[in-house]
Amino acid sequence: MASNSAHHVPRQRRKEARPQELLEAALQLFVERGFAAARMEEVAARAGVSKGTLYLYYRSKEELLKAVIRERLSNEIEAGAAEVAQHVGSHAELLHKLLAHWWLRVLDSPASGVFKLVITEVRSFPEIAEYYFHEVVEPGSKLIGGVLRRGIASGEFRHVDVDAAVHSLVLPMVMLCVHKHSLGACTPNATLLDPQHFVHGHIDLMLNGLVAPPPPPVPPRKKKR
Amino acid sequence: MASNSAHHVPRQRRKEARPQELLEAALQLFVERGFAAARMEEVAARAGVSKGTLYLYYRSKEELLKAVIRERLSNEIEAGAAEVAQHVGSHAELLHKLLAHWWLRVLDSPASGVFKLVITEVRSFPEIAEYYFHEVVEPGSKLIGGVLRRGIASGEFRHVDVDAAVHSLVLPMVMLCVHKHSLGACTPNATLLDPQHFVHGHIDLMLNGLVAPPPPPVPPRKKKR
Amino acid sequence: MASNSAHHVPRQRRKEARPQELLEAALQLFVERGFAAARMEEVAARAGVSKGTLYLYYRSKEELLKAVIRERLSNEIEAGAAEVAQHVGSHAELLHKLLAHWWLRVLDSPASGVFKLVITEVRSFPEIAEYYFHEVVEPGSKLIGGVLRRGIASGEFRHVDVDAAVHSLVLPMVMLCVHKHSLGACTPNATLLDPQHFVHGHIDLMLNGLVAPPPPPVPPRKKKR
Amino acid sequence: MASNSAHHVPRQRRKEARPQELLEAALQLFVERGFAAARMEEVAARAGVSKGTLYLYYRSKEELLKAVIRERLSNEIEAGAAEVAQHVGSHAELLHKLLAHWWLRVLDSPASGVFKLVITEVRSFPEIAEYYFHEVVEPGSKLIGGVLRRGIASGEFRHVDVDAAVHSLVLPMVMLCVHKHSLGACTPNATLLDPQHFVHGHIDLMLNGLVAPPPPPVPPRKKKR
DNA sequence: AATGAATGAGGGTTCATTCAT
DNA sequence: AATGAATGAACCCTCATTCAT
Repeated sequence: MASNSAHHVPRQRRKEARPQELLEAALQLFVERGFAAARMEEVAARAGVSKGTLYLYYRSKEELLKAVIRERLSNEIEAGAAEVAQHVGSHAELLHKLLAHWWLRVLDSPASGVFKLVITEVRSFPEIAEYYFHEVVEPGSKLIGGVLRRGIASGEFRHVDVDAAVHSLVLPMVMLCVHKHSLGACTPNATLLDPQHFVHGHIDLMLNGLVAPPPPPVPPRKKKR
Repeated sequence: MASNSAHHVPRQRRKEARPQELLEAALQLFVERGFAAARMEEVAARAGVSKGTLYLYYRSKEELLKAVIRERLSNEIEAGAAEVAQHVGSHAELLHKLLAHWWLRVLDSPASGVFKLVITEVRSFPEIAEYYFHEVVEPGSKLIGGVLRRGIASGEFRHVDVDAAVHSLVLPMVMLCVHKHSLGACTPNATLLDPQHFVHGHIDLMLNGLVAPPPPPVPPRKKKR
Repeated sequence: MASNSAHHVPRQRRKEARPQELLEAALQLFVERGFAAARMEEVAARAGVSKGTLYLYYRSKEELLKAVIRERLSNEIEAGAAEVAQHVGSHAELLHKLLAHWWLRVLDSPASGVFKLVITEVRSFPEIAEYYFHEVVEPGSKLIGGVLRRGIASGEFRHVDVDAAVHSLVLPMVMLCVHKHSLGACTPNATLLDPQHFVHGHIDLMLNGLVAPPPPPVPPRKKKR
Repeated sequence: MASNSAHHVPRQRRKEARPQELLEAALQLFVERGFAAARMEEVAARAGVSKGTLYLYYRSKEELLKAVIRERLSNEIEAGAAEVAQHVGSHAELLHKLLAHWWLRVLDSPASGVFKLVITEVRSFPEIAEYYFHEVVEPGSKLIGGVLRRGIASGEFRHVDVDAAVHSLVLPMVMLCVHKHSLGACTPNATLLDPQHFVHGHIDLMLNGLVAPPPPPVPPRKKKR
């Protein structure tokens, strides 16, 4: 009755860092529970603030969702484009770099969750569909597609179907991100093989294919790998 | 209030078919809106029954979810195993068959939605994780992995990393299913290229790789990596 | 813990009588506390139902408010018009009847609260303003104004300003209704004199003010403005 | 978010004027939206100060309400009493003066809003009821009642029921104030006739009703205005 | 004195679930 | 078996109030 004045957490911090912490907490929770099932109060708690504070920064749960997605994706996308721009070396090396650098970094970062989040929630929020398509899917496809096309033109790659190849390359990476936050987060044995390991196998396969080369005609002894 | 009359089943169906219709409606809605955001009343409406009737067949929303998943997956899995058992021909042909037959059929059927549903909801329902892992992931991996291993043993395939290759082959197919029910259902231009088309490109790439074969030289020169 | 199954109020009644009971309860509470301060849960409790039930009949608090107002007023208005239509007798008697019958009945009924409610809430709900003006103010003014005009034409009343006289007649009655539910409901000594008593004094005063002086007998001399 | 810049007080006002400005803003808003629906933050904004500042002057929203009412009423009441005290002339002229001077001035001033405010909020705040009754209703009634009684005693007025007549005189004026801030503020055509105009009609009607007929003399025919 | 970020209780609304018919 | 009215816990959001600066 007269006792609840003792444990007041002393009103904290300043305004600058808040949005980042809130977005961080929201991303975590939205990915874990799904947007609809996540409770604003828990987002707040996880960010160490009270429910009301959340609404000081984002007008509604939906606005928070959009902010979470936008914020995380825009950064990563720029980084990817930069990686391509700065590259010197063969096109095969560039593909390797994109998958093994950029995607593995994304996979390790909270941004990986955004892929699951977008996939999970787009149908309820058309704006997100539009944003994601224009800011992520299209630029990303052009980036990888361009590398492939130039590789084909230079004779480094076969005359494969570029659009299909882009997806063969990229979809598993997206799926890895999604998996990490769904099945992969549930049961330890459900862990797909080590991502690092997979990515290298994937690149190898993509670059060289499954089919064994025809046995070198004359005598040669050596075999590969 | 509710929605389009397309879902209204006008006449009384045979009692036996009820559960199927309920599961059908539930799958649709769970995939469209997400489990948490889907309303039991709308499931019922879409199946042409009243809210109370739903509870005559399923004790709770969660039970309905589990039934939806179980029911759809068990069928497809058996079909896949059968396809492998009956196969005669090269291992490359078998892979082709699995991807182009089985997966494309799944993609066209409501079962494709189950993949999205599982990915979306596992974290909230550990039982689903367990079920899905033991009944789908493991058998599926073994199936494809077995084909690859036998192809390698017979000299038809290179000595690739089998686990990685399984994922390179299969993850894009899963992703295709997921995409169909997320971004792909939102904006028409967001349609990934035609699945049929992609699958063939994907198989081609997987079997043969990107890298151009060395120009058939005069003195046979060894290849690669 | 294991004990809360005993006191379940057995799910009550049918659908027909509900709306009336809900409107009754809502009117009471809205008038007592004001719309904003009234809690839906208390409206429900006062009607003997649960909070959720309220929303089975009215989509929102605001809809409930509008229904309350509309429902109560439309009845009374028709009754008033009927009273005028059926009247036989002098215009003075008709005015007397309207004030002493119709208004005193309104004052005794829950409809009196609606006047306070409208006055209190119109500014927040423009639709109510429109409804009230067109359905109550305008017809009411026409009704009384018509009586006055006919009385003037027949020589029963002086040539007063009709619009002003309508308000002199009616505004105190409205104010009586309002008062009953504000100051009058607070402190017993704040009771304006007995309404019955007041109305007769008011009519006396008004009629003496209205009634044309008997035509000056002998040398008929015209008087007056 | 907030609103029209018209309310922004650009420069720092003299500290002494603060309370007045706060009360002014609070009155406006309480009358417009109702006490419960008015937000402290908007009161502050309209007064050109921050939310916290409000609490430097008034301990709570309720205190602010009481201050608003008290402050506005006490002034006007003294003015009314003074008007009576200084009067010379007939009792009819005094009544005319009270209605056409004092009430019309109140109607034009922000004090008119206080009547609506009191009516709207008394039931939630019994203290206001008490204050209003003792400081406004009672003295006001005595004032007007006294005039009437003296007029009757002097033979200027008929032997009407004094209490009833007080209300016939005054209630429409109160209602005019209330109306100005409810329906009258909503739709322009809802404007009761021009107050100036009405008041004169009202006085005419009341005085004709009040004034004693000339003693039926032997020959003289004339009637009084 | 003044500010405005932070708090958290409170209330409108939704919806899974129950149960009388 | 089927219905749909009724329930009430849960959750989003608002806003009076506080307090560190």
